[in-house]
Amino acid sequence: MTADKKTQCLEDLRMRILTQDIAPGSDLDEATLCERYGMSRTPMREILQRLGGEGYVDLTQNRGAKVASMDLPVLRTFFQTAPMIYANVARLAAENRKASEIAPLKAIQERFRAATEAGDAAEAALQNHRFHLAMGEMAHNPYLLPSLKRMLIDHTRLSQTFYRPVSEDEARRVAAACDHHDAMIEAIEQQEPGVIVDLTIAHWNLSRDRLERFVSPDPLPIDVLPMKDREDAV
Amino acid sequence: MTADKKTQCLEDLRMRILTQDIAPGSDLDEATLCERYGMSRTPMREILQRLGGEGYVDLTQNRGAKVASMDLPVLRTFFQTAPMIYANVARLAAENRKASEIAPLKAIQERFRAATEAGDAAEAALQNHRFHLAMGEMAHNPYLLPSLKRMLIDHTRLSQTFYRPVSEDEARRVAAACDHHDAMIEAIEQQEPGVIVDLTIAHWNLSRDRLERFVSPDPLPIDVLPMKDREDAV
DNA sequence: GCAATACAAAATGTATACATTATGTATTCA
DNA sequence: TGAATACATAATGTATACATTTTGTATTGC
Repeated sequence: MTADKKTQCLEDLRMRILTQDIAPGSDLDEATLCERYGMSRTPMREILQRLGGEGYVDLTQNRGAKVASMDLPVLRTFFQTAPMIYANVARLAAENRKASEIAPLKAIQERFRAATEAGDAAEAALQNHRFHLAMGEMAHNPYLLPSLKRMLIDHTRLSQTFYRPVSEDEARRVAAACDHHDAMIEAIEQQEPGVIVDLTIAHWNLSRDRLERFVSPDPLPIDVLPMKDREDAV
Repeated sequence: MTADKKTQCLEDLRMRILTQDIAPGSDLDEATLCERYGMSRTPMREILQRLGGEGYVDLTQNRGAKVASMDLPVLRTFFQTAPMIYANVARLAAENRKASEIAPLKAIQERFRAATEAGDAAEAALQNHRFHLAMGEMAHNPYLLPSLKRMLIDHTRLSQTFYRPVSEDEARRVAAACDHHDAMIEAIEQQEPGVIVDLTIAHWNLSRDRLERFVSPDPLPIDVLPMKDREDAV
């Protein structure tokens, strides 16, 4: 078992949760995951423990892990809190960024733009996630970063629909969001905190009502019926 | 191994780190901890993993755990970030608190006051920690809570000196801080967000320069000299 | 005498067997 | 028939042996 393999598994699980490939509220079975990723329970449990600490999954004593749910009351606080965190992180990023961090951010943005233009919603949401995470790290503030990361989990899961535009207006919004990123990079590079705060607020307002529209309770689990009945049905 | 025993160990390690009983930067040896707490390596590693996620310790691949250090550049961002987080959490606590949460908060405050009046610095710092943590939970905002927790770790470690007043003026500050808590409870109970934000800012300003005064780099490790030389010295 | 390499010891990471806890099913008794 | 209890099964939690990585030390070659 290489350490790289473990990191890869962690990264893959994060990705699958962020794209809702694994739905909010889903139970995660240790044995199944072990088999899928070809490792024993000990390192897999470490991974789940870590995902728990990061807010991707909820852990309960003797009850295993389940993907963090997105219920309405919590999402209300999401919309309340996001602008404050995002704006402050953005300002700090402009103030504290290092010159060497600009190029990687631009690379992410390129992949993001490509994904939006290709209409790959999951990939666009993921690259957007990475973009804002990179900005968060450029703020060099270990106290704010945990909250930013927590917000981005739900933000990315919600934004799947945002990157799947079904009207001219929605497509324009995605294009505008992409342009925002370019302007943000410029503001960070030039270290203009005022500019990037305004940009961040505009960026947030652009997607806000689109995200709110698709807020909905967790889907019911597929296996809600007892096995017997399902077999009868088939 | 009861689950309670594990929780107890986790709680104890948190406490010892917060009171600087285990100094910032210290290496934590798995085997030693296992022996001390009477458990095997598997659950102990889970505990360390969790402490890592919470920011109490830093974990490095194949290099074990060490207590999170408090270096100057990071503490600069601490003083920059704390007022914003504290004020917002306090406001949300006043808005979202449940009636049943008031009594536990008062109970913590009683223990806090007793500790300050008894001159028990470590206990006072711990109860202050618990007070602000309880307020954080009353905000019912899972996105802000991680940052608050992260801040409180360093705040509590720094505040050890604050609760060990060496002058009349310093003693007055501790008493004032204690009174602030009572006023905060009142504002939360009456759900007055404006009042508690002002109180929180005042509370912060009261301790701010006292904390800043004692910011210093991690102490050098005791065993910095090779063993041979130390034996010669004895 | 110094540097570099090889080796040994200690610590971390992983796999697996065993223990405990939860859950679903069947059986028994009212 | 229905509720309650006992039991079987599955899943989580723990201990321990083994593998791998790191690190300190000693030896060898220059």
